[in-house]
Amino acid sequence: MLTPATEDYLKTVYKLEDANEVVATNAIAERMDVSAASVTNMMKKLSEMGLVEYARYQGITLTDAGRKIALEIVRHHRLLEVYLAEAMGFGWDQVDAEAERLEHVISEEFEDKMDEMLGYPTTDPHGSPIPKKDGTIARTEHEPLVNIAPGQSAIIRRVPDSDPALLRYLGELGLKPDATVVVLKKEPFDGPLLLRIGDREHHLGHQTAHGVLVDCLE
Amino acid sequence: MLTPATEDYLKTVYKLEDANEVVATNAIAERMDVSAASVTNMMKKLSEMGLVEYARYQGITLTDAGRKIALEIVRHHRLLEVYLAEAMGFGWDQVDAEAERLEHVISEEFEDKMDEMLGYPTTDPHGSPIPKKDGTIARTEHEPLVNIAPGQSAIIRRVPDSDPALLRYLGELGLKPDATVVVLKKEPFDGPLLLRIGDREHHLGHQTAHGVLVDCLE
DNA sequence: ATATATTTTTAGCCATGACTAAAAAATAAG
DNA sequence: CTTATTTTTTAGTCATGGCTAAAAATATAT
Repeated sequence: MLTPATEDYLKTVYKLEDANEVVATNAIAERMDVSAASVTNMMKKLSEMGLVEYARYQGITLTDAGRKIALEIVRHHRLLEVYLAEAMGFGWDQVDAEAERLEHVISEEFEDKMDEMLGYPTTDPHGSPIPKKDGTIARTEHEPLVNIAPGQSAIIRRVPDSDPALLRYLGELGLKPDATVVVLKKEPFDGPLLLRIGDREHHLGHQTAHGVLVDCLE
Repeated sequence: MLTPATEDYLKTVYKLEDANEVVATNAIAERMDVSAASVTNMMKKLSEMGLVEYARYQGITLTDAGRKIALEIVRHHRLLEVYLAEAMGFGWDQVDAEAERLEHVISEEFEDKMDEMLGYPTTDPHGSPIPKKDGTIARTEHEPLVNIAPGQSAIIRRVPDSDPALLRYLGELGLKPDATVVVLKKEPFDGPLLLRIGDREHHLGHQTAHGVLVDCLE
């Protein structure tokens, strides 16, 4: 068994790779809130274990073995989020923090029981895809809400998952997966978007609208 | 927050105290499967933290603060066992191992949600009392099944909780909390007991019968 | 009461996973 | 193309929580 620390590093590398960002020492350090030196340390170890491809100063890549483990943890995390929300009544702003700790300690049996009880869900409460048991994950190609042209409608597919205050805000606005929004206006110079959500109108900041992923309705 | 290791030591000290055993360094070491030296180490630390009373070679006692923490962990553990069994369908032989890891990472909110969903249970699936939130625990005074005289009946109240194979065996025999048994015969020299459980008869080893706690029916 | 055995502690070591400060490499700027 | 800046790595430290082997204290037997 791997340590929680090891699993967390692999998960972070996976998330950076997935976001098409360069997986640099500093990037990992920032996301995990540890020093760059600690990251270098761990990358050496993970490299020896065959879980990442690592040559000094060259950036980091997951090996297939490493990706498999990362996806297992991501699967735990997202299944737990659905379980906590659906089966236990936690708010979607609370599930990330709770899942963060539980993901490292649940058994495979616990994972399977949740999956079954929930009817084999494919996304977590924030719209992130849940990896399959075989280590595959659905490739999603959604657009940032900020890219939608005024006048067009879109369906919310995915929102940032780890900031509870932001999630409460989005929840109040009705900006949840499967909701439909109409972009009424876009202020220039990275200004806010005016949206119609249901029968209400709201101004959403550019930055926030960048983190909300949607499918545009033609 | 305390580390899982710290919590485990406190829990073990609590269990030894509760079983009226002398809380000796070796006893802790055996139960936790660590070296005696490791125990001495940890006891020094816990003593400095004010969680145990400890003077070298004198045995260990929990302070009120230490007992409170131990009971919190025991509460987590036993609530989790009920939850895993009732809400998720785990077998009573599986819940101990799973709860063992989860008990250190669940939030107070998780604890409360379980408690509420389960209708505020007072015992775990093996009959062990669940400590209250205020750090109190019901004092139970059950008798070992092995002490019951032939001809008398008794109600099973509590069984040993951590050996899965034993639990499966007891489960097959119907030796679960609230079941009624009749002691038909007791072989001498710590021999087996002949029991009637429902409409079946079974011979139960002396050692096992010592670990099963009951209330005698007058 | 003294010798023997057991228990407990001390001393010293190791791996994990953090950290800071300084050195080295890569990148950007003049 | 050389200097300045940023990024990354190295070197050395620390706390946690294990370990073994040897010493010390306690308990048991003769």
